[in-house]
Amino acid sequence: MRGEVMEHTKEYEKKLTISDVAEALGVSKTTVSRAISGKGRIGKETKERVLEYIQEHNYKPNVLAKGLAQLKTYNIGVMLPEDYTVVDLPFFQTCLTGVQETAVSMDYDVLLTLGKENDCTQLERMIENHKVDGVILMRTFTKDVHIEYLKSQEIPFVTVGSTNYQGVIQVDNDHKSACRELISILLLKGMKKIGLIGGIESHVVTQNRLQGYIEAHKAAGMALDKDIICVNVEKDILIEQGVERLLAHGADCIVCLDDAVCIHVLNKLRRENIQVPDQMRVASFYDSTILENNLPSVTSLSFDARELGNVACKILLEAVEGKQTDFRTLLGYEVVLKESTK
Amino acid sequence: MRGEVMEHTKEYEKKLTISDVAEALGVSKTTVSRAISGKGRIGKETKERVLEYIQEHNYKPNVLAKGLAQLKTYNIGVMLPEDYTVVDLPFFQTCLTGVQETAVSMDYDVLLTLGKENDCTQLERMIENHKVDGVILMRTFTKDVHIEYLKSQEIPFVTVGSTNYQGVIQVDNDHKSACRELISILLLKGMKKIGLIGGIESHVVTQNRLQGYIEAHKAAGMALDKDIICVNVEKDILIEQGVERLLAHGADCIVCLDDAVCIHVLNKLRRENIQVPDQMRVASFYDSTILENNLPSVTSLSFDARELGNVACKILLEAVEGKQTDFRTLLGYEVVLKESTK
DNA sequence: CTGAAAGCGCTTACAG
DNA sequence: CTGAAAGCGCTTACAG
Repeated sequence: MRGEVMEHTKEYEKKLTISDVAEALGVSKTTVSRAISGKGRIGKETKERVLEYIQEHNYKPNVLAKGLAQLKTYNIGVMLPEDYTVVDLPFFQTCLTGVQETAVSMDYDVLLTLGKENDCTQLERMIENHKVDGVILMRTFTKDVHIEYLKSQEIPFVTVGSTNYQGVIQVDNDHKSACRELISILLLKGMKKIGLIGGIESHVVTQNRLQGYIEAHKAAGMALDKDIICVNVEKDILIEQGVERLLAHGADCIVCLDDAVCIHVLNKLRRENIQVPDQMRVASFYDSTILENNLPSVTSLSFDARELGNVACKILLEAVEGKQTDFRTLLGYEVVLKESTK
Repeated sequence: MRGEVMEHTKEYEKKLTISDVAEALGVSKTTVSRAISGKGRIGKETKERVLEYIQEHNYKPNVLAKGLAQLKTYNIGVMLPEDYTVVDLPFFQTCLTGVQETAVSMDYDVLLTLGKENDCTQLERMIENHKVDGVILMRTFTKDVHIEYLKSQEIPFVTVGSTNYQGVIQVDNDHKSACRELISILLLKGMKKIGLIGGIESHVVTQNRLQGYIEAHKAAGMALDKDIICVNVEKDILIEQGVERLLAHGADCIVCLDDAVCIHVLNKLRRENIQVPDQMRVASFYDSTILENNLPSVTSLSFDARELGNVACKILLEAVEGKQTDFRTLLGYEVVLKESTK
């Protein structure tokens, strides 16, 4: 490390306060406050005079002080998984962008917090320090310490992704229907043994998808074959073994529960010299950029992560501001058929 | 969207305030405040009594109120590029984790803001709303509106990545040396025509790497061949054309300025049936997980993004708290030689 | 329609 | 060593 040394002199230009504005205009702080917030009765002309002045002198209320007076922070917390993988990362990032975007549009800011499946300390700290008015959980578990904590604290929060906990505001894509539809289409196309690979069992989303898979088979009058369902294959080697098992059991199509798994599956098939789609059909569950350039192009489900973030944030802010909200909001999806299932 | 409707009843359990604590103990708020902050003289016994009580009753000071009294927020802003690509994303994410980690350890929180190369509005809003005490810029440009704005506002800030602006606190890996070393090693291994591909010219980091490339050639007494340097190849098609150009000009090694580019390069070579490393050597600039599983494994530089975030945050907080800091901090790197350059 | 005053939960000179 | 009081910059009953 090399470096010159600097001394910080603290002489930021003084910011205007509401008192300055009131004094300059010869009115009370109350009046200025009302002009800005739009609450309470105020003369139209007075209001305009105030607004014009603050516009011109670029006065911005101190949100901290405002918050203290109202016992609010104008911040929401977003809890991002710390143990992301390269593949869900773009999803989280895009979703976060959506959250941030609508938060800002309602003059809130986003406080970031990281957490793992069983570690709630960061979230607790943020809540106990009174730093946020509400929280968005970007991922859920069947047993979820974060949800339990937030419920116990009676803090407004919404989950991105479904949960079975009662009374939790949740926003999700309709993964069950999406999976059901994808599988139904594949069955309709004549595939008889559709294998499933990937996913972590403790994630609620995995269970929803499995449910969709089951429903699709039921609707088509097809029996389930447990031998061609491989979950919890997190390691590369497990994925390989999973593929081998699917091959051994005569699967004619492999549906991957996420795109990272899909990449490994494609690699494995390539190494085994199995042609897609001629000798094996493949589909995946999220149209990430990683799969985008694959040859052949891969059939997948498509979700709008940004929209999901937008909606989650909007609903949270409604809850924070005491409005009624739906407990459960399900967003759509698209099945994008490509060459890999031709 | 379907949903039951919920009504939010606002009856959170009342939080303890400093007054409650003072009253319960029969001391003044001043005393309580001093016991907590450790500032000012206070009897040892009194202090212990207070600390014990707040521990037991789980009192947490309201950071907002504290902040207002001190005109601080105990938040730092982190400005993340909105136009990330799949490839730098893991870097930003890991770095962000580092920032967050040390922020929390010093009882600050991280406010997230998104920005694009020429759009400073979000940052301005955050500053004008008095929401943060300092800012970390996660990416820099040769002409950088964010840096210019922050300088003009005299807000403490540090950049992750180098900049040529004067008087800016910056933390970076030593990309120039890293590139110089990598290229020198490759030259030593006997490569004669090392092509460079990728990078965006307006990023400071690209210029530093180019500089390292040049220095390595100078040190080895090798002439530069501008025909085998391809920057600003953002589109897939441009990358392909770049590779073709490198091939046409007889390059015996391709160094990719980022891993996304590298993937395209590898794909292109595969399609052209050019074997790595036998017919062409390849190296890349960041050991991302994306390249991790490639066959053959790819030589690359390795940076500790988390450490970078840790250091950036630590320095920012020193600046925020009025301490002296170095203007420029350069962190190390590793050259990881693998099969692709055998 | 407008304002004086109290209050949000802290900190910090100042006085003792 | 301890405390009363003023202050941070807002909001909001309450009174007029």
